[in-house]
Amino acid sequence: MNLRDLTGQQVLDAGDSRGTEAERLLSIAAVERETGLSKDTLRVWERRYGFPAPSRDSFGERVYPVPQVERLRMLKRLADAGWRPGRLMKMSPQEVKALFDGGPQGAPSDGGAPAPSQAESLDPFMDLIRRHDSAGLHRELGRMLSRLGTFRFVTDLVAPLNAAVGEAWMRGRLEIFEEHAYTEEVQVVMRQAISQIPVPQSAARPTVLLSTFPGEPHGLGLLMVEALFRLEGCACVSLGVQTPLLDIVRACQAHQADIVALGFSGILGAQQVLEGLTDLRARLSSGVELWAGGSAAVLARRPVPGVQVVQELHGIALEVRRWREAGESDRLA
Amino acid sequence: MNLRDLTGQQVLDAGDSRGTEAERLLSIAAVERETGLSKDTLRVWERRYGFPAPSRDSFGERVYPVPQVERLRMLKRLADAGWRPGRLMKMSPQEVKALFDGGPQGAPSDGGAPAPSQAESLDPFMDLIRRHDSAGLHRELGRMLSRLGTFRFVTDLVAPLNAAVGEAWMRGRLEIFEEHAYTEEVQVVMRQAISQIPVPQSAARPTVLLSTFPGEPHGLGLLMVEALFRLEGCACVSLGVQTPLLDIVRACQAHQADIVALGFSGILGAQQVLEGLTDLRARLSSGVELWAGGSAAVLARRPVPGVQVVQELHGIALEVRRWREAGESDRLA
DNA sequence: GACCGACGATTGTCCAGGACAAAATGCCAG
DNA sequence: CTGGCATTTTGTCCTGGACAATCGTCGGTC
Repeated sequence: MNLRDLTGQQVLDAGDSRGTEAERLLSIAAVERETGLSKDTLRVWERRYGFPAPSRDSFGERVYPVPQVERLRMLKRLADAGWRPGRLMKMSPQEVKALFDGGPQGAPSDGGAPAPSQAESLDPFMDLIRRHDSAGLHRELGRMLSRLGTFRFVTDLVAPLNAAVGEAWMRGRLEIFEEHAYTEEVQVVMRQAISQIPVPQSAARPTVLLSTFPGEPHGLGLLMVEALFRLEGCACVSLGVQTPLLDIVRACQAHQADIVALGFSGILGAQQVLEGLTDLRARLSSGVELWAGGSAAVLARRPVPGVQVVQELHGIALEVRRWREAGESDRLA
Repeated sequence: MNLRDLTGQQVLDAGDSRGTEAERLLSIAAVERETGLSKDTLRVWERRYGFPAPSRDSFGERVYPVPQVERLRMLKRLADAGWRPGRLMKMSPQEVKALFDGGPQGAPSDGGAPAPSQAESLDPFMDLIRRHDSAGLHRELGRMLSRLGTFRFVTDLVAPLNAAVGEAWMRGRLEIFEEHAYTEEVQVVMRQAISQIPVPQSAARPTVLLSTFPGEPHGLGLLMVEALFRLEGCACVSLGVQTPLLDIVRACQAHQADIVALGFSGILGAQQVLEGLTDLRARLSSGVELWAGGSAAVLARRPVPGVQVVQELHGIALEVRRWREAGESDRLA
């Protein structure tokens, strides 16, 4: 183990009993874990823009104060949202903060705001999240599941709530841990909902394989889609998130899937999504359909040949019906 | 991200339809993800020992053939177990392989082997995994849950099965997608088991916060631990996997947790684990206990001051009892 | 023979500064 | 506005050097 950050911290803590939080220092590796910015990126930002500006410990190695790490987190999120680091670095901390807190329209080059939707009905849930009332959130979600039924629970509550939480997180109005705790509770209730759906006949068709590409850690969408497929009487095999492309192909063969359904949250780059889909389409048997959905904007903009884009959750039922009718005519032919 | 790994693969795959598996090349970033060895370590091993010996693509960047990556995985695993890289590098590939496959006693300086366990009882489950019978696996797991009860289901079935699957995967006897599908099914049954545990009294103590460090994607252990804590009547708040350190601290304050429990699968480097635990310990209020568990070998070798290592799942009940007794005497004082 | 402190070898991480492909942006013709 | 081309921006990779932390060994003392 290395004692560098310890020495810094402990000496300061011992000598100074007030700013314990603010004066703690982090090594470059710790900042990498904390912010998601690679060591290379941290060093190159420092070289190019003069920020971050870590001091050095007695061994000449970078040590970052917590406030700089906080700012780096903001910058990372804004950069992920489409802002360019060079532009952000020229702005004053106040401007960045303002952008972060209340940035009116997402990215600078982005279209308008997505849709205000009926956000007021989500407020009680957002309040529970902000008050860290996990038990209460669980209870209310369960109640809504019973009241609305699985289908409307997914389409009318979870989907917009997800969008609202994602939005709030981007704007810095939710901490990371609050988003994590929310995701966990929704996942629990979603899985409960899925397990309540009657198991279809054996050899139900179509058989659907669910996953996401590597680098895409968002799995809630997958659960929502799984629920809707099951409601349509499909057999589902979920691989969870982040399955390598070649393993998706192998899994598809092993499980004799009819449809491969992938979720995209917008974390992955446009190019990656398109190339991955094209590549996967080429490797899958032509008898297997490839469906893509999620909030990633690329899907709507650039259709990939042979890939079915399902934008709306309601589209799933329609597309399954289409598949069944097409399959029937194939079988007759 | 970069497309180098993709381009490399695609060009080769397109031009060469036979050795598709053996001739695939990975970028250094892909190898880092695949093996858990940092880019720095990969380069310094190459410089010092002459292995790995990647070739270069047309941009002069390292590209690693799959067999070398397989060997690197073995070496990483052995290094984590206490073998020194310099020694391993001098051995022939056969010797390393023998050590890896049948390594009788863990590390050279280690004590005896852990425990062969009753692996034969796991065979039916391994068969279901290998036959891609998700439904059957689900059914059998559910049956065992009913038969054994939650506690023994977790300790006597899921824990050893997990170890067996991890082992088989490391040894290349399971595909990644098979491991993914297994994880998904177990997760479903585990969550079902957890939801069946009666909710404790409101304001139950201790309150336990569960998560893993960034870079540690393995969440099954967390679920197992959550089940056992709940069985002891603890209140649990799970943040899922990969929570940044500073957010763990904030979540701990927000939820007024008494215990922070972290899971480690051995994917993270020893140094990262120790540094992270030390750092987290320093940032958490001294009234909060920090528990660490999982299959990572470091935990046993190197105790961290102020961190409770819980190696055995059975230890959880004991430690909870200890916490309650200690708390009582504190409250009396 | 068992324990222990000192010393040399090993090992992972960090550093600087250069290079370049991929992505984003700006520009201009249709 | 739409689609192609030049120009910036940006993240990752490169080389080769350095060094603290750790491991293994050896000689000495109880």
